[in-house]
Amino acid sequence: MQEKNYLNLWPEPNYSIMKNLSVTININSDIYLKDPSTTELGKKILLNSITLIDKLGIEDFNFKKLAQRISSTESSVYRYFENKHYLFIYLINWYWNWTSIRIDIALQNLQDPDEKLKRIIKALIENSFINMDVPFIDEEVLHRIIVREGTKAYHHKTVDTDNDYGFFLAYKALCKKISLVLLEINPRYAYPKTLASTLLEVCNNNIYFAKHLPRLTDIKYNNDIKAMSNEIFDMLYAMTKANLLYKQ
Amino acid sequence: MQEKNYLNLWPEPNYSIMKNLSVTININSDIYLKDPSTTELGKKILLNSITLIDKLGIEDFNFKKLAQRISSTESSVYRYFENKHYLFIYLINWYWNWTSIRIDIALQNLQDPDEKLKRIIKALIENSFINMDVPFIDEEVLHRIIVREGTKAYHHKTVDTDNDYGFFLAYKALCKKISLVLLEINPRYAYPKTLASTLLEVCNNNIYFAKHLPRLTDIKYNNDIKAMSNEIFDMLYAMTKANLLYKQ
DNA sequence: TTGTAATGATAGTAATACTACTATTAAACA
DNA sequence: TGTTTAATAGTAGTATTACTATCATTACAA
Repeated sequence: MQEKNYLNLWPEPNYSIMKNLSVTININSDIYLKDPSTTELGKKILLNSITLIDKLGIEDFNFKKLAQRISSTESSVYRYFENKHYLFIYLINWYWNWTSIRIDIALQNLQDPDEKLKRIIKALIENSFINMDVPFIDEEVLHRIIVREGTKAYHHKTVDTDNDYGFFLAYKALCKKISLVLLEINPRYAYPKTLASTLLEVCNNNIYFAKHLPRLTDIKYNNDIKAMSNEIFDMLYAMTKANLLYKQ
Repeated sequence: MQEKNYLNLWPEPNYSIMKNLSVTININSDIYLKDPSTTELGKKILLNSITLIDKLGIEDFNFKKLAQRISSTESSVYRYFENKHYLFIYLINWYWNWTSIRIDIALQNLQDPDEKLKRIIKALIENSFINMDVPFIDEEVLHRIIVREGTKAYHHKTVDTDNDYGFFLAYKALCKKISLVLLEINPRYAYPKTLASTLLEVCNNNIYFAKHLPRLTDIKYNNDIKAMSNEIFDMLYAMTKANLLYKQ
């Protein structure tokens, strides 16, 4: 049985870097018709689509219900996004961009690749680990959506055209960033990209499984998020190191 | 760089066991209204829903299009399945059940757990490795659907009620089966369930990524399925063994 | 011969996913 | 101050989806 190693792992990150931080999260302009982050209605659309998708799931979410909730009209919402798939893609991209920036902050002035890996994993699990308050996005609720339905962004028939439009650049960039840290730990590792994407997916999957399909994971669901995070951290860290350092 | 080890790995499995094999794949009767495997129309529904979902994706697939394709009517299709979600769940369950049975066959009379693991991975990657011709299911096309959209079966808002109905029992049973083999290799391994579910997901993900999102995987897409299978096999085997044998 | 299971045919409804066009307001600019 | 323009609201309408209901037809089984 592998021993727990999360205790005292986390020197508080240097929050001062982010005190007056106003990072703008840049979203591929092909995704929207009108930039929602620039207007009042646009921000209401983002904020309320998140809470409504969280409540209904994307299948049952639609622009009519959204418009009703924000006391606007369908046609107004359609001025921002061609349809709900594009809105969903926007939210996904926002999330992965945001995660990427949080990782950048968490890794600042760090040399030790192993410490970098630890902080990356921590950032993937916990929203509170380096947070930046963006007024028109509820990161915690968005995270729940990503965990539950994020992979649907690319698991469909039109993935190739979406990919041509650059809709997955944020995810791929994040994956690249992680894989470079993995290669710092072992430059001769054969599967850095697969391990990076696996890390991202296994992280979300096991959070989801712990709550909904517990027989698919060894993580025990716990209302105390902190305790569950520690468990998931240990698992992901062990998994990553095992792959990187394994000699046949 | 890890060396390739797939050469001469595969003693031909004992196909004689399956020569006159008539395995019936049992599907939870809560999934359908009328058992489609018992009637002509039912079999047409299964066969053609697979090819049509493959062609359109589940989003654009519907019962009207299916009915047209089989020269039947919507109302007739609705007599078998409450809606397309249930039909999809049926196909998913069929697939995981079928995979489970193929693994059972592949592991017959085997003692060596390492050899068992190899055959499991092989069975997950390749449909042709132990095939059983079921006349009303095109396993290869179904496999493509599972790779592309399989995880959508449980990534939605109503996962808990679906789970209560037992819609994921086949997947969980398969996961359990694999995790027991993993524990044979290392009885003290801490995360057998997570590793089993990860194996299943990473396998499908990397087949999918190789074709559609190559920057998320180290597997090179290859029209020669055999060559790609070998690459994926090596990767999954290395990944599994690394996790099972890693000492902190 | 009668009953019943399986399917087909037709019709209808509520919701979804849009598109189009017009009206109103408010700020910006000349 | 008057005029433009951007942003939004309001209304209406269409095609498709996702069903439900009812009745007719066939076919085989008791």
